Amino acid sequence: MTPRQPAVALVGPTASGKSALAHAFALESGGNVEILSVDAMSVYRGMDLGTAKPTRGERAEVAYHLLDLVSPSNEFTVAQFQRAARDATKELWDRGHGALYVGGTGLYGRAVLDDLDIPSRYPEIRQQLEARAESELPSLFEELRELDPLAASRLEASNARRVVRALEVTLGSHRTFSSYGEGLLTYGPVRVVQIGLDCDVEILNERIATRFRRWMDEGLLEEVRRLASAPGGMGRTARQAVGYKELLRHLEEGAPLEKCVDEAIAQSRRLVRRQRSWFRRDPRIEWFSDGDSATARLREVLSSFNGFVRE
RNA sequence: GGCGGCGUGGCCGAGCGGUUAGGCAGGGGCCUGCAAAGCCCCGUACUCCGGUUCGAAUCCGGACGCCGCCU
Repeated sequence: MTPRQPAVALVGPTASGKSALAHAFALESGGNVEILSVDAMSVYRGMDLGTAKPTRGERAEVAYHLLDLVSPSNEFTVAQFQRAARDATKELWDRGHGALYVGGTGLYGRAVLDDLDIPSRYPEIRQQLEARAESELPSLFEELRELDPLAASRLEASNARRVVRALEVTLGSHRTFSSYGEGLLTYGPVRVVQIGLDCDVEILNERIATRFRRWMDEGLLEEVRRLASAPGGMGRTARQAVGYKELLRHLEEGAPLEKCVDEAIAQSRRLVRRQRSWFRRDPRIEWFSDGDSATARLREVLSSFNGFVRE
């Protein structure tokens, strides 16, 4: 997807204020700009409060995409997200509208913005590899090093998931895993301008804590209970979501609620750290710490598309 | 006032003569089909002052500070 069409991305850690900014901007565009969420957990239907999804009211004001794609009982992956994002983008461009990607899931963002060539899946091979990974990870890594030294050099031998995947693809596709792309450490030319929004850690931590307590007041626990007891329950991926994971521990294992709430807040802080370290290394991101200048830059980028937005 | 106990890095917490305990928090890094996931790396701290000793966080004395109990 090489955008000769209006597109811009807004990235940054959770609670940095990207969503509110994006919503205000889209609203101001009078429907010209539509929002595409780049968030691994907002794709699950019913996971609303804890993923800070736009409300019904907000969704009536601005067109949102890539939310509520599947049931939480399903598993969802980058490749599916990439397809959905391509389709949604094309569809909105066809209508002459601009795409504003907003979210904090780094890998999902890169899959779409850099148009990564994501190798397919080979479940039979994978199953065997996973079984072996438990006891003989070192020899799996050795195997990878022989078959695809480049991929091996990009991974840490102790990372079972990544080693298994690289081997799965190499064995299954008869092509080295590394042949699918340069890896995530290299960055190509800017296809879509990425605007980063961040703020002071202390402020972020404070916001995370108050936001989570507010969600609890608004019924997050009920939401989790409902999802967990729904037909299919919550799948492997959905139940990893920060907040959901901790509340499930309370509901299913009887862990003290207050402890789970604290833990969820602490986990959010760790999430912020990882998000930062992910985004920080992409040299193409233009960072802003205040909403107004970020908005000004958004406007500027989109107006470069033949006066797509008027100043 | 007396008696007893304790005083370890941001927090928790082992060690009781000679290795960096460890956990949490925090920081840095890696990762193309679980990514809000997964993986790796990073801490010389023992309240203070004397003493014993080749060597003390560890033993002795004192000071200070906590916590108990007693009068």
